[in-house]
Amino acid sequence: MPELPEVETTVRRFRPLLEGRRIIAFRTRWQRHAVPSAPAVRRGVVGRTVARVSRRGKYIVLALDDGAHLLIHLRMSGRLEWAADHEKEPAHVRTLWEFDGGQRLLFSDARKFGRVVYTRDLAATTAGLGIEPLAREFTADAFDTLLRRRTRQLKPLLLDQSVVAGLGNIYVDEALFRARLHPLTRSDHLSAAQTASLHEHIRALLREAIRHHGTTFDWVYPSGGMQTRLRVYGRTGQPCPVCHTPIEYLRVGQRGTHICPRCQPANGAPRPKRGR
DNA sequence: TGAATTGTTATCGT
DNA sequence: AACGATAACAATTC
Repeated sequence: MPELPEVETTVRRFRPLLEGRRIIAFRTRWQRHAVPSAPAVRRGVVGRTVARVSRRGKYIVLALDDGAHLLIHLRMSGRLEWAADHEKEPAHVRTLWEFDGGQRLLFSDARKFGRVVYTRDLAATTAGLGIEPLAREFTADAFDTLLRRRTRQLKPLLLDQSVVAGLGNIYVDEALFRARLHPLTRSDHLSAAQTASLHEHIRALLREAIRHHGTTFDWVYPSGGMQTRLRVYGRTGQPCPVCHTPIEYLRVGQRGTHICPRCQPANGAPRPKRGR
């Protein structure tokens, strides 16, 4: 479940390995990985040099030396590995690139949900993505406007990549907890102070997670350190670090959701009647 | 064995 | 028509 911090960590790891290297072969063993098609991706990338590695939302973006781009989305179970050609392959390698010098970029993806997208028009391909939460343009005012002109529940709204690009289930739960907001609260029902708080917590949380190289939960994404700093995600039944109330698990828009019922009271919900 | 997992997209309703 | 809510889907793990 790589989200923005895990993707950013991956980008930082692979930037020095890939930049300036020439791709001499592209192969995929799972045709659906390649968009628009495996032959199209191969024609586009073979012979090209990787000019620059960056990130947009949860996409890893390889800028090629001819102005085209290759986007890699890890989805649920994708991870990248770097291997010299004599090393044995990790499991579930679906797609790989060979570079001059005999080294390879391996795209391992147990669930096969990942994507490798070749495009000559990066702007058009990423047009559907929302604002970058760590960019300068993501100001408290911009976020306030964005929340206020929608009428959706906070959690599904924050998970929507066309609104804010890069947040996933883990960091949405954590950001809402830190801002003391219930995930079902309608986005247009927040006060200016609440939107400002959520804005600040999202940015601080993502920066903290990047600093700790992301969150590691299973075999998918190793070597992160953020999992010990999460306060609600994956902690169902354990005491809230703030008030010691047991963390509750609920479903919001088909997503597993973790909250502290005391720190994150339902906003606008009818208060339980006091006896007598 | 089937429930759980998640981001994206298709579909339906308002 | 545009938006919001919901379902379906990809495939594997435990």
